[in-house]
Amino acid sequence: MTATNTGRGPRSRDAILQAASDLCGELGYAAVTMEAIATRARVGKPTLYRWWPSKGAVFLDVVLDRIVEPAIELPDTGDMARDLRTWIRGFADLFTDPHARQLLVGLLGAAQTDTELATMLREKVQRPLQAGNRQRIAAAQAAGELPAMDPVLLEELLISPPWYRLLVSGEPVTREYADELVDAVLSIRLERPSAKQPPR
Amino acid sequence: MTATNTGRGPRSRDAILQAASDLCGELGYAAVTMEAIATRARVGKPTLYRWWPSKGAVFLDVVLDRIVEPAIELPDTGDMARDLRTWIRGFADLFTDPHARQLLVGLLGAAQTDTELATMLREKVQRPLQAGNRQRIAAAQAAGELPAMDPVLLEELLISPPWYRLLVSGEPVTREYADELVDAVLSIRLERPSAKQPPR
DNA sequence: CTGTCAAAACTGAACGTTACGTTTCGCTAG
DNA sequence: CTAGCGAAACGTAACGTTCAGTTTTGACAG
Repeated sequence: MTATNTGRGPRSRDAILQAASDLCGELGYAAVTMEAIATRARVGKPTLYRWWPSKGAVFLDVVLDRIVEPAIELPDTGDMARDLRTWIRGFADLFTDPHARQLLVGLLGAAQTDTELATMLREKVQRPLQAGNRQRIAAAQAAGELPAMDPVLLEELLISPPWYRLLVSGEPVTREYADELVDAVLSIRLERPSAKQPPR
Repeated sequence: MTATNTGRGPRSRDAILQAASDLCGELGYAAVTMEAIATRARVGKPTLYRWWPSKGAVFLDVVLDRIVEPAIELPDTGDMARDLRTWIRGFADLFTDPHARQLLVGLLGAAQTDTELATMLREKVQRPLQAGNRQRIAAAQAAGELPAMDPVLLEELLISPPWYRLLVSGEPVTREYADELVDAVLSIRLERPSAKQPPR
């Protein structure tokens, strides 16, 4: 709603995103201010606020431009198990890189207390990927390549442990961990598909 | 390091935590200020800063006192599968309650840009629970009640999807979802324990 | 193709506001 | 009489906005 830069961006969009990204690397997400971004990018503060409603919105675009687009799509080589492994390894790599980590953690943290930002994040990052992934998963399930279960849950079983480590436990997310995780999830054999039995 | 209130708390500790909790319910985490907490609790600001270094630290104690202690321990009835179901259902209930949700999301969000707070959170919440849980899980695995795999990963497979929904996707965490999740994880049958094959 | 000009967008500085975290003051309870 | 506390006041920092004055852009006349 508020200033989605759907039209064209500001003249020096790149300089601004670059400044924000650099400052985040130098000072950490929390210490970056809108003033500092404007100064570094040699841009007036009003220009900044004209196109982005908040610091978080700026960093959302930083992440979209430099992180998500190149690195987070589920590949498609025909071998689903392998694709999933590659995909989760991508997250591991991303969550291990200090700069990307700073950006993602700061952004997600901000989104926890900024509804506007959370919405934009889900619409621009989550949603676009989700739909395709679930379809792919469902297709692979139909072909017997993946455990027969709710595709949403299957996706979450793969993707949430890395996020949990990033945002909650702080444990490192290595490639070995990624592989171990994918192996475990691919080993699910539900006796009755979508079993639901109450605990008592 | 900075003012861990390890000694005894301030005289009106309860009034302060109550004020913080109430304000969070009324205004949302982000809108609560240290000033407001002090005023509401009829306490001087210096007193607040004497015992807690930041808003996040206050809310950490709120969560510890009113959320974690009562509600997050893995029960022990002898039936591990059932205990796990109860445990994850507990998280579902917690993440569904609007007040608890506000508190947890705000606190975790703040922890993403406050190292001090993140450390305290892990030491006071994560660590105490973790050790016991992993031991229980390992024992149950030895008894053949749970899939034979890294207990750390097994715990994460159960606990991270709810956290993911809370902090990343925003999807609701229902009891049905909790059950579905536990069923899926308990259905893991690793052909070769800890299989690792590179994707190419 | 080029010179001119109006409109749009930009920079930089300044402003009021808000919350921070600290300091000071005076009361009050022990 | 003194130690500790609540209340108020203070300096600092960043917010988000407003206001000039300047630069850039693109269209059109020559």
